[in-house]
Amino acid sequence: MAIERKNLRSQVRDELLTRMRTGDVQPGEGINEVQLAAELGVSRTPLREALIALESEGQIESQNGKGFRFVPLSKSEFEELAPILATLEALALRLSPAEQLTEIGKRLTTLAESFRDERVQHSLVITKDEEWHGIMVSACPNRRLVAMIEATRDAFHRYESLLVPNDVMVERVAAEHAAIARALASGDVDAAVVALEANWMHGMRRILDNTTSAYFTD
Amino acid sequence: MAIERKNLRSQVRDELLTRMRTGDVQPGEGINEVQLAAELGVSRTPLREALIALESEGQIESQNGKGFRFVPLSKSEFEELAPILATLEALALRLSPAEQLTEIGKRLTTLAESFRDERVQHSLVITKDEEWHGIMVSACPNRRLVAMIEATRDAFHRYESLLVPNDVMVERVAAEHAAIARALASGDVDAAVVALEANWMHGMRRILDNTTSAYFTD
DNA sequence: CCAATGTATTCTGTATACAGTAAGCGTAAG
DNA sequence: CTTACGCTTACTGTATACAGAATACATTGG
Repeated sequence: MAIERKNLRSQVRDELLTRMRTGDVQPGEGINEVQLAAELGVSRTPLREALIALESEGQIESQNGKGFRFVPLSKSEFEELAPILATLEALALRLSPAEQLTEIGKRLTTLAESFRDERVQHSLVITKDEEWHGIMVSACPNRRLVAMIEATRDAFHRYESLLVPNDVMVERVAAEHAAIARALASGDVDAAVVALEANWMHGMRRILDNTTSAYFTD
Repeated sequence: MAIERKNLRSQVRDELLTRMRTGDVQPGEGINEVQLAAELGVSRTPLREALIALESEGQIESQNGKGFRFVPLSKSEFEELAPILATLEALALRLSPAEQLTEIGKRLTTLAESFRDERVQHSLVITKDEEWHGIMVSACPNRRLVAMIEATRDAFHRYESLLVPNDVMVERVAAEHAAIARALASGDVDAAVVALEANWMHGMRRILDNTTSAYFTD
C-alpha cells in the first residue's frame, strides 16, 4: 500500500474537526493559538493554516485583532444547512447518469441494512454516514458540486454528532437511507429526491425538537 | 465614517482574485511564493494564508510538496459552476419572503436598465453584476446560503471576465437581468427561477460556443 | 467611591530562519 | 547513445522571532 503523505495543516484540520464533533471544545470558545499548538505538538504556523482553511469552510470564525473562535452552535444555522444540503444532493442525483444510479442504489441498500446490525460507537456513525453519502453522489460527474456537498455535510455533522444520542442517530440514519436507496435502485430518481429532501428536513426538525438547547446560543 | 481595518491576508486574497480576473496570471501557472510575496510587498506568511483560503474556496489548488498553482481554466469546470449557481440562487429566491421580493424586483429593474446606458469598463461590469446579484439574494434569510453563493459566483466570474469581451457581456447581463427582475417585480417567483436557471445555462453555453479555447486545458 | 487614563501583559499578525524534499542537470556506466 | 544514479539548487513546509494591538489592571484625579 502507498504510504500516506500528509502535511501538518491537513492533519491539524482533521483533528480540530473531530474535536468539534466529539464536543471536546466548547462551541463559541475562543482559541488560544500558542496553547492549542502546544497541545497538538505543532507550531503556530500549521495550526493557523488549518484554522484559516476551516474559516473559509464556515466552521470557524475570526475577528481581526481577536483571533479565531469555534463558531457557536446556533439553531438557525443548523436550520439553514438542511435545505442547502437537500438541494445540493438532489442536484447531484439529477446530474448523475441514470444507469449508474440504479447500480448505486443496490449497493446503498445493503450498506444501509448493515447500519442497523452493527453496534457502532459514536464517532463511527458519522464516518459510516459520510461513506454512504459519498457513494450516493459518486456517480455525479460534477466534481465541484461534490466537493461543496462534502464541505457542507461536514458542518451539518458537527451539529448532528453533538446533538443526537448515538442509538437514535443509528436508527434514523438507517431508516432514511433505506428509503432513498430503494428509490434509486428502482430507477425512480424523482422519488429519491423527494425522500432525500424530506429526510434532511425531517431529520433536522426532529433533532431540534428533541434537543434541550443547552448547546445553543439562540 | 469608520476606518477600515483589514489584515494583510485578506488584502492579498483580494489582490490575487483581481489578478486572476484581469488575466494577469496564467491559468494553470505555478506559484513561486517568495517571488510573489516580494512582488506584493509582503512576507510569505500572509501570502500563504491567502492561498490557503483561496484553496478551500476552490480557486487555487495545491499538491503536497509542490506548492500552489492557479487552477487551469477548464471548460468542464465552467460547465459545472453554472448549474450549481442556478440551483443555489433559485433556492435563495424560494427562501426569501415574497413581499420583499416584489420590492427587490423593482429596484433590480431600474438597476438593470442602467447597465445598458453606462459605458462601463471591463472590471466594472463584474462589480456591477455582483452588486445586482447581491441585491437579488439580499432578502434571503439563509446567510450560510448567501455566503456560498458569493464564493461560487466569484469562481464563475473569473471565467466570465477572462472569456467574454466587455461589450458582449454588458449586453448579456442587461438582458438577463431585466427578465429576471420583471418576473420578481410581478411576484412570480417560479418564473424568476426559470429565467434564472435558463440564463445561467444559456449564458455559460453561449460563452463557451463563442470562445476559441486558447485559455482552456480541456 | 467612581471614573478615567496610563501601564503592563498577553496574544495575534507578520516577518524571518531553518530543514527537508522535489526537480533539474551532469556524469558515469552499460 | 541511452539510462541510471548522484549531486546541486531551489522551493515548500514548519518553526521561531518580533512588533503591534487588545485587554486587564492599577493608579490617580474628581
